[in-house]
Amino acid sequence: MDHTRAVTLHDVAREAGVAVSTVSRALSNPDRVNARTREHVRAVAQRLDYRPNRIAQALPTGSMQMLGMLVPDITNPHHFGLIRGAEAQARAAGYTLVLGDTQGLPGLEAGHTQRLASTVDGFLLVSPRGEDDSLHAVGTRRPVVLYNRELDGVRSVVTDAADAAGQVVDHLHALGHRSIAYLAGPADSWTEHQRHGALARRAADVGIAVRRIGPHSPTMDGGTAGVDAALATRATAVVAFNDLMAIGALRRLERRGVDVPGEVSVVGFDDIYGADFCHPPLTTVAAPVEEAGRRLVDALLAGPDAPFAERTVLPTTLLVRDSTGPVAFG
Amino acid sequence: MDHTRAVTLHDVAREAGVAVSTVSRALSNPDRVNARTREHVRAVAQRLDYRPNRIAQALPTGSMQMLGMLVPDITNPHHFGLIRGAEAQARAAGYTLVLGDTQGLPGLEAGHTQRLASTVDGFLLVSPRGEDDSLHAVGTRRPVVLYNRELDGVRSVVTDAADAAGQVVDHLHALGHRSIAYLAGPADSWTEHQRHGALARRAADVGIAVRRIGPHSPTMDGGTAGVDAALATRATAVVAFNDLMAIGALRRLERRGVDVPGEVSVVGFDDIYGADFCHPPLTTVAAPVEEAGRRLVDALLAGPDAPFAERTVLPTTLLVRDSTGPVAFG
DNA sequence: GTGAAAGCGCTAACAA
DNA sequence: TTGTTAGCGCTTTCAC
Repeated sequence: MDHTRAVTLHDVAREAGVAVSTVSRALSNPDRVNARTREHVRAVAQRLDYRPNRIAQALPTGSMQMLGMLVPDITNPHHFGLIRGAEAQARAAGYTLVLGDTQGLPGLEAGHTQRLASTVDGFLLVSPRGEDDSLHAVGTRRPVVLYNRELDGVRSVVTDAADAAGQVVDHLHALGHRSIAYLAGPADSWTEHQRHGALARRAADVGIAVRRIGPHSPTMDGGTAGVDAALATRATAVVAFNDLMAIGALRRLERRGVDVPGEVSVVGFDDIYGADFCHPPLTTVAAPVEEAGRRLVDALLAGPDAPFAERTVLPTTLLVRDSTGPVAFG
Repeated sequence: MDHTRAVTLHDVAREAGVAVSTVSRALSNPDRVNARTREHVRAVAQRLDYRPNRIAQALPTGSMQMLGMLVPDITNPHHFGLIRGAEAQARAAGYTLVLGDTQGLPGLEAGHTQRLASTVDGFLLVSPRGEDDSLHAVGTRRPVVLYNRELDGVRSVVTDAADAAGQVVDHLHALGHRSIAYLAGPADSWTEHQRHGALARRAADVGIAVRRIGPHSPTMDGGTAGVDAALATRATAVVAFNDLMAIGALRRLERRGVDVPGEVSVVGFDDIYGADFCHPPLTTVAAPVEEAGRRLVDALLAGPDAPFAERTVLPTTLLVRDSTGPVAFG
């Protein structure tokens, strides 16, 4: 495998007997060059198997045609749809998506943005944990859009947390539940505050007591760790910050021999892969994540002056499966 | 958000009263410059909040310090560990991982490699579906390593398919099974051939009949689609190409009211996220995927002349869970 | 130890 | 319509 020197614009120009600028134009501004020369140049380029050097292209233009997408946890299935949607939309627009895993750490998040700032044309920040200031700072270097986080002066796409929490509370209320244990996610998560806040408000409205357990890591382990305390509150329903935690809780309950939904109901958020085949299948709130991914890219590529809503709120849908049922008479 | 002009090396040089080359050295070849000037330059750079332009750095050096990782399906949990491991190792070596989803399509795979060839320093190709020739072609442009595919002259890391299949057959044989239905994955997948071939050979050795069903897509839907035909063969055990298919099969069987493992046993490959909490928990073969990811990066970064095994074979482990049991008397 | 200058491969004014 | 040329921001010889 000898990685032979690549064919450059100069090679093509020499071979075709024209100037480099003509080759450049023939290839990227087809209409600004005579049809005959254009075809000739293209034929030569083809014959020589010329491929533009993207780095060299990027230096004058200042754009590598890349978008940086930073997610807190690339192994959280919730982000699949988001990534898929964003990747598809980005590619359709001629951009390559560079993915970064921040592990939910503001430090890593900042590290990524710093390293990528001069490389990518913009950032898609998924549930970023950084301080408002540091997000604003990123915004001064490159365009930024946020997913599930809102910040003045920065475009964002969020799923309707208030409505989602409302649907969950109403569903549980209708089943007779009057006490909920909430398995909290990371304390520095904007979504965590939204979900918990909305849940607590709606619960108060309908006369349901909410006990907050946590915070815990937004993973299966986090759910496993928190559910025992949830049970100890004698709540009849457990609402988890996300599906990963809910599934972790479900597993723990099964091992402890607690019947779901006979003894306790469990609800999650996100409708991730696995929520439909865990045991029992999980009642959860789904959001149109692929569309969210696409919208993020649209918002980023729209340009600062384009008329574009600073905030996009996407609707959510409660999916009732087998992990919730009527409250047992105690 | 006005994306103000970035501070360049020239700005620092002017401000520090030295030449740009001195600044460049002070920052990247610290020992080739006087300690006093070095500190002075660094202080100025710091004060001006100078950040090197990676694109400009890359043009002379020819390296963006990026690695391209192409996976057939970014939503297949099997790839998580691989990605995690590779990302960690790459970052440790100062590289950024660029992820691409090929959707298992040779065309998209080729598209990605072409577009990225001049940007990345090398490729990690996960279960690539392209022809041998096109993979070799990529190899002439950039260093390449393969995961779960072997090719002469190209470094690869593979999980031990023959051993994995052997363990599965032995396990089923010990439980009394004498007929297996194999739910095949994509026909153009190297791993598919390895797994099926090894399964068939070992089965023949111990007197088990294998019927091949498929090919099907390596997804839950693929498993769902194939399992009815598998059942029709009256086999007592179903072995799927991967866990995704096995879980899809499990769901279909549950809906049809077929008892697992009472009436039929089910086995998968990979031990993906979800294999432990599906219903019933899936017996499967696990491989050290994070390590595989790390080794891929090591192999890629080792350089063409470094003494490095062309092929690395990683061991696998059978995880017996509840989806397999003794054969029922018919 | 430091500076001047020649690229890296391409784009885009500007001239012709 | 085409060619000439000056960068883009940095690295890296080569002199001094």
